[in-house]
Amino acid sequence: MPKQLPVLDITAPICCAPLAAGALSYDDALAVAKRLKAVADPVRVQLLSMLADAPDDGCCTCDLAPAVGVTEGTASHHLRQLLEAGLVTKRRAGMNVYYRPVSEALEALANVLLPLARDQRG
Amino acid sequence: MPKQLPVLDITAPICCAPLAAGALSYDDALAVAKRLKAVADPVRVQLLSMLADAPDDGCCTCDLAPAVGVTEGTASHHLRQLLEAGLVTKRRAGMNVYYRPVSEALEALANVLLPLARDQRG
DNA sequence: GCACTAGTTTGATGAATGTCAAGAAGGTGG
DNA sequence: CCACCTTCTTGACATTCATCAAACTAGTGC
Repeated sequence: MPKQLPVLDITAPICCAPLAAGALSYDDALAVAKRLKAVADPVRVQLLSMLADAPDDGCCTCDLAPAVGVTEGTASHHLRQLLEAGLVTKRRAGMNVYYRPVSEALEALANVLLPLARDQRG
Repeated sequence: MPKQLPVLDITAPICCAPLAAGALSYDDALAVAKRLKAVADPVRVQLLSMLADAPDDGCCTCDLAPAVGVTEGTASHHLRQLLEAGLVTKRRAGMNVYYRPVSEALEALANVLLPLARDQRG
């Protein structure tokens, strides 16, 4: 990553970027890539899959960590990546911290990928 | 990446993996993550966005490289990542090599992401 | 065969990142 | 305040990876 990836607030909603509408600017591409990178890890995919199937109040770190086979420190690290990408939210309840997925963000990410399939062209 | 990511044939169609249907195995998560990682780079997002908007016969490296602001060697490297992930195809025509996106694979990737949004739960 | 163009591969380099262990911080309950 | 539990942060380490320059391969046309 020589190009020294700039710090970027990717917590903002994925709105915009008419992806397949011609060439994409580097900045727009960077915003998309940053979010995709947040999901592009096997542990984080597992975490998201568990959260998707979790009770409404979410899952705490102490349940997630052993379920995906990493230490709690590592799980915390991955959950932070997801948090900073706006893909999950955290909520403290007593000693536990519960994480929940952000449906809109995940949907938006999927919808960013869809127009890249160019079947619906003339 | 201490866990020494195993080599994986991710050219096979993304079929399967009932993503949000409970916890995901590490292997399934790995397959998904590998593909997402192939897209999770700003240059590759730009390349895909250009290919999505390209004529039916695709784009050659010599057009793509300057358009995304990298050398041809670097562009070739990124295109290979996309190729090995099954997200594009290549075709030689004379001196040029034309790349085209694989709609089904990109759609499938989006559809893998979608069920992670857990809004449609009881 | 030779010059030229297009693409790929290789080697080197610097940056990002996943992992764990260990310690620190935040909360609970005696 | 103290023991305990949960979570987060830090430091160290190894791996992955994006990038370029330069060499190499492939195809065209003279």
